[in-house]
Amino acid sequence: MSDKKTFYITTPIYYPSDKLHIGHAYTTVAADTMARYKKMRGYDTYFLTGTDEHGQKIQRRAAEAGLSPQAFVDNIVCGIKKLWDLLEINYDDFIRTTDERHKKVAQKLFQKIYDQGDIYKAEYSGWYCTPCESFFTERQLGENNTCPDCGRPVEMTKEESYFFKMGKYAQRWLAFIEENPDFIQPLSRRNEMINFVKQGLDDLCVSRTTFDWGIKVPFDEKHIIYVWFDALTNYISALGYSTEDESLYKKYWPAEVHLMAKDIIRFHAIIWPIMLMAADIPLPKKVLAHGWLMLGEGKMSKSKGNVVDPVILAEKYGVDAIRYFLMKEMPYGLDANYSEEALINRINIDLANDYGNLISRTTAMINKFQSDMVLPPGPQGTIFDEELLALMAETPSNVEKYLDNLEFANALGEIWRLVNKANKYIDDAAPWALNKAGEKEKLAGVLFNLCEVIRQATIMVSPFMPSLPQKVWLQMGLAEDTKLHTWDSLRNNSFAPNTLIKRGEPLFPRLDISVLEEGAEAKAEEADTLKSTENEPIEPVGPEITLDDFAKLDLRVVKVLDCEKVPKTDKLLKFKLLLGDEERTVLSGIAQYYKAEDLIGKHLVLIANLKPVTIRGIESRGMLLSAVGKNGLEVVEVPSMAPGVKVK
RNA sequence: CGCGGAGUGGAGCAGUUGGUAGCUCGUCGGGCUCAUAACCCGAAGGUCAGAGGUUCAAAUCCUCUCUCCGCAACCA
Repeated sequence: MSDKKTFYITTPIYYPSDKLHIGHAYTTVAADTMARYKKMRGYDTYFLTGTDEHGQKIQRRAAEAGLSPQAFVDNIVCGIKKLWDLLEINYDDFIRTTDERHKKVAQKLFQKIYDQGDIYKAEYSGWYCTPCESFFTERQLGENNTCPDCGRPVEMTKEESYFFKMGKYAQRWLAFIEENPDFIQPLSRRNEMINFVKQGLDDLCVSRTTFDWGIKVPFDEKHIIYVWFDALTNYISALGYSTEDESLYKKYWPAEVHLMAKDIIRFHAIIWPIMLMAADIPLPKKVLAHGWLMLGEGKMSKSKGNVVDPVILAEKYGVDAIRYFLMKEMPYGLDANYSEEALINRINIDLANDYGNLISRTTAMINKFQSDMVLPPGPQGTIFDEELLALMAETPSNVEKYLDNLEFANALGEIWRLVNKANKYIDDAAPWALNKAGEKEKLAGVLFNLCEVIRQATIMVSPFMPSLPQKVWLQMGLAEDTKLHTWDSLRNNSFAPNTLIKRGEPLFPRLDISVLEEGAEAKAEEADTLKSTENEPIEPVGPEITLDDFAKLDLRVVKVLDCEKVPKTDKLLKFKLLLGDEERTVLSGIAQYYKAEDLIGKHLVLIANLKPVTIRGIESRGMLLSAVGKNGLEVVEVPSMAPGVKVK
């Protein structure tokens, strides 16, 4: 076995029910950049990505599309791989949870934890939301038995399930986090996770029987392994853990870092480590949650119609530019603001004006003053050399420091400090003046130094923009000289004198921002029409009931006498209602849709004979009817009917 | 008092062993001509959310208040 330093990095495995958007691309580009960098540093790296293909949602989507689940996911996975190819994602392995190799390992891990007593069987009944793949207790549900997360109807499910004894490991987890303060990054997420666990961990339901598109529990084939248990296992199944050939596992595990967006940090920071503890497997060294790309007001999401398609962007602006933008714009651990204008600005300012133009003006001068030949520097330089060379000497270490810590934007900032310094150096040293004055040796020295800066900056930027270096080497006449392309050469080599350069087209042409403005209006209109015409999916009509069933409901017109928000809650409004001559207190979770004072005086419909419940210490006697859609909620109003009148 | 994060010139952000408030973009003025109307220099612009306190000295430490965000809770 080699004694090379290893580096194992992962992205989450993506859920192929929808097209991937630029946010997914961010995670994957970040992992790819890191893997490329570590490879250049001499690490034996392994970069894993993949897809999470099981679950009821996929099964239903497939059915709607008239395909088998496998055919359905095959199709989408094909598109995802194309996207990664387009973005020059150089993964070492692409794991699919439908791969046989994965299924076996997931089952073995499940079995192992079961055998040693941390998975047990118990009766479970609860409300289940299919799209969210989550169970909820009755008191968690929205009105009309809807999912608290997505607002869609939930289904009552009663089943025997297997449970994972997470609670048992809470203390051990806390101790581990205490001893490994850098395990969860950034700090704010770490605090959040600690807080969550300190409130107590429930055992986790890790099997399902309501559908069959998943991995069977090995010792009880009626049950399917919970998708998150299944999915998290990918990080070791891809390495062949517990199989005949464990060489990859032995070599690369534990992973250096699991990368992900902040919304799934809990699974990676809590559930996954505890699964590993239970199975007596070493824990990964770090989990890093990055922020979201925010679009205007909110997170990108399909229902908002503001998804940004990475394929379109890559075709329009080029892969290198997109990758650069993503890595530069996202601050460590925080959200970034995406706009096409910001993208164009980054391209024009950083890539075209600073970096591209530096190469352009340098090659132009070599072309003009030295007939395309990079001459060796003379014995005497200019008084401006020292500062430039000093910065050049310290930049690689700074870049390494940031990259080792996954601070991509800061690493790029360091490289650009050098690029900008070189632009200033040109103005200071004024090679055209040296040329006029016949100071040939000084001129050669200045141009040589510039070439070296370009060479170094290009090497350091190459993990971010993989197809850029070749173009630069060609222009700088270094295409063949591969030993000058390596990270080590930043310290051990320098530009080869007497090289013939080949000035070419600008690497990053400036973009005209007015083009965007024209297009933007049309796009905005398009988005508007899309939104208004987009029909909400119609929920299927429920099972038949008899008139007697309906008669059990006593619906009444009520008048709102008073309404106020329940303090310290987001959703809860407290109503004082007039029903005939009776007054009632009723709670409703609609504060996000209505202002309390706007509802006073309205005539609404109440389910009057619903069993009272106490929420937040207030007894609520009845439930107000409202129409619940994906994009809103409206109470049912009967403005001219008197309070107390029956509704049938 | 549920937990945590954040509030810094027009925008986006740095800035904790307390010691003259910084960067990028934008704006205005100037310079250069090698270059992709690019590049370089200079200027304007901030009572560092607000109030109080500790200190010779606070964006930085303490207390309180306000606002925003995330997590949790809440959703008959």
